[in-house]
Amino acid sequence: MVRAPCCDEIGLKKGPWTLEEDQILISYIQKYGHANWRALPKKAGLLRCGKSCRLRWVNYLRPDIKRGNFTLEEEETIIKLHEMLGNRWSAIAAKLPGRTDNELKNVWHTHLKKRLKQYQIKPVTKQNPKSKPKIKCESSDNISTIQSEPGNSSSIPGQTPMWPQPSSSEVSSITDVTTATSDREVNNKAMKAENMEYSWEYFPEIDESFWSDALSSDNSSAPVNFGGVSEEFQSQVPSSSIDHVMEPDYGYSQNLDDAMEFWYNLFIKAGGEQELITEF
DNA sequence: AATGGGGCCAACCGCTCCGTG
DNA sequence: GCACGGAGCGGTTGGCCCCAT
Repeated sequence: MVRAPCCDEIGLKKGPWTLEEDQILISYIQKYGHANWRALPKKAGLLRCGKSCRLRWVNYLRPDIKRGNFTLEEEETIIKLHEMLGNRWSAIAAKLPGRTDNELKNVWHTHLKKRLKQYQIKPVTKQNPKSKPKIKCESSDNISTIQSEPGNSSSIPGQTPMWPQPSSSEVSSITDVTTATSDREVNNKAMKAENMEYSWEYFPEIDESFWSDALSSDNSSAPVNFGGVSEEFQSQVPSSSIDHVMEPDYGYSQNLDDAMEFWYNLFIKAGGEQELITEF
């Protein structure tokens, strides 16, 4: 069976919504809800496809939409969540009440990506000149060089690994596509295998515990930890590996730029860099 | 005043996911 | 287990606006 056309249906309108259309959509949804987007435009008397109506409602007309510029805290939250979740904008939007996935996507592409790029290019200025040279991780060549060192089981030669490396059987069970029972599982396993190939030591999935919860603090007199990593995480990082990137207390800076630079460098150094850097 | 370039954002497109029969 | 269709998601784009020249 051929899928029914959506916006290609003859007579359906495309492009910007008029005030009148908005009002029709709002009043219809207020009365009857939006259980069936496909049927909605016909019932409401709109010459739009259901998809277009849904998009208009979700991204613009919903009463709980927050308007106006993003606050610093919101931007930091977006960056933080993007580190954890990637381009899963709907999941990120779910953590930011009143903001839509579309809006987050836009602000990411127009502001935040550039800002992160700037931090990646910017040289580390707080480096201790007496410390070990900073590991370069800007290219996969450097990573493969480190990985290929015989007997090297740590992310930084001569240092204790931050996380235990999985056994070969564990790796195999995660990545062996021949054991997959569906296409989806094949894809998932292939993606995991690809990610492992890029990481120094199978960098574990980042969860909330990585980050400090100071972002949610409403004590304005206390030092604000913009995007700082949690103490739990910091305790896992050998102090020497922090020192030669930046002093640890920059994770608790009131200066947004310094704090961002701190955790971003730390995250890169810990092996979480590949996806971000190749994205730019 | 004209124009061209860049930023921004609403909306579209195409794909995947998921519920249902 | 499979096919189908609606909903949802992420990537992309068209067009408006602003600013510099």
